[in-house]
Amino acid sequence: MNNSAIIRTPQEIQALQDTIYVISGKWKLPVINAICSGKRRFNEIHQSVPNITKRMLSKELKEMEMNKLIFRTVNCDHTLIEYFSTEYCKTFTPILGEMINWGLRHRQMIRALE
Amino acid sequence: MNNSAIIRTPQEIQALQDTIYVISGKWKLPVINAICSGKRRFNEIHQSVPNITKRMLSKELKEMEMNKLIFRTVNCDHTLIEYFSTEYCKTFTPILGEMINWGLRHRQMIRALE
DNA sequence: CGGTATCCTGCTGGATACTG
DNA sequence: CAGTATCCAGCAGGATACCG
Repeated sequence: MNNSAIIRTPQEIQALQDTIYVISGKWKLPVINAICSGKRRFNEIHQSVPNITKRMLSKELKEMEMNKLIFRTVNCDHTLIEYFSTEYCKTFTPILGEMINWGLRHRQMIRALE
Repeated sequence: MNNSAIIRTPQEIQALQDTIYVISGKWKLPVINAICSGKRRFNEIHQSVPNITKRMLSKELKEMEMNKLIFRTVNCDHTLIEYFSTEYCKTFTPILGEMINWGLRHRQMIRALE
């Protein structure tokens, strides 16, 4: 049993939990994905994320706006509302990439043991 | 608005959600941390993770064992039970590192805007 | 010492109807 | 079109007592 322990400080644990918080829940990732793939309008996003309700979409969009992952625009006569991903949202992509890879390998690994 | 959209497949989204699932919940990270920092016995871990109940600790340990992040040993006369982190658990450290950094920067960023 | 069992609360998210 | 309001179910997690 080796002892190369990686000990995190409470602040680091907190940071980790913050990050998880920002992307957890059932819908955040699929919604970001929809916006990143070019969906801009509420109903467009609503249709492209299977099974999400308007209520949930509305909540997620607000939270993500608060966290600066997306922003919302309204035109002058208030007829066109659009959502865009921010540059800041892209700082997330390395983590997302690593998480995807880990998740893919993890699933294979668990499968292999059954 | 640039359009360098990063479009993920449903499988990738699923992988992402798997990864989040493995480390989410209130206690998994603190518990892993305790084990990685050398705590091995149930009550030792119980004491070193503030406020966790035995019930929750028990549940988390089982889940983490299922996910191969830790393993449990019992000696021959069943008097000594210990938990260890696996090598597999360490495949997680790059993601954890990135998530910590993102979380730290995110908190500063949100602060700066208030 | 290393857990279970039981009971309970609060929050996340679903269903559905309604609105400016 | 872009949401809100209301009500409700299920489950994560807490409190506490108990057990081999």
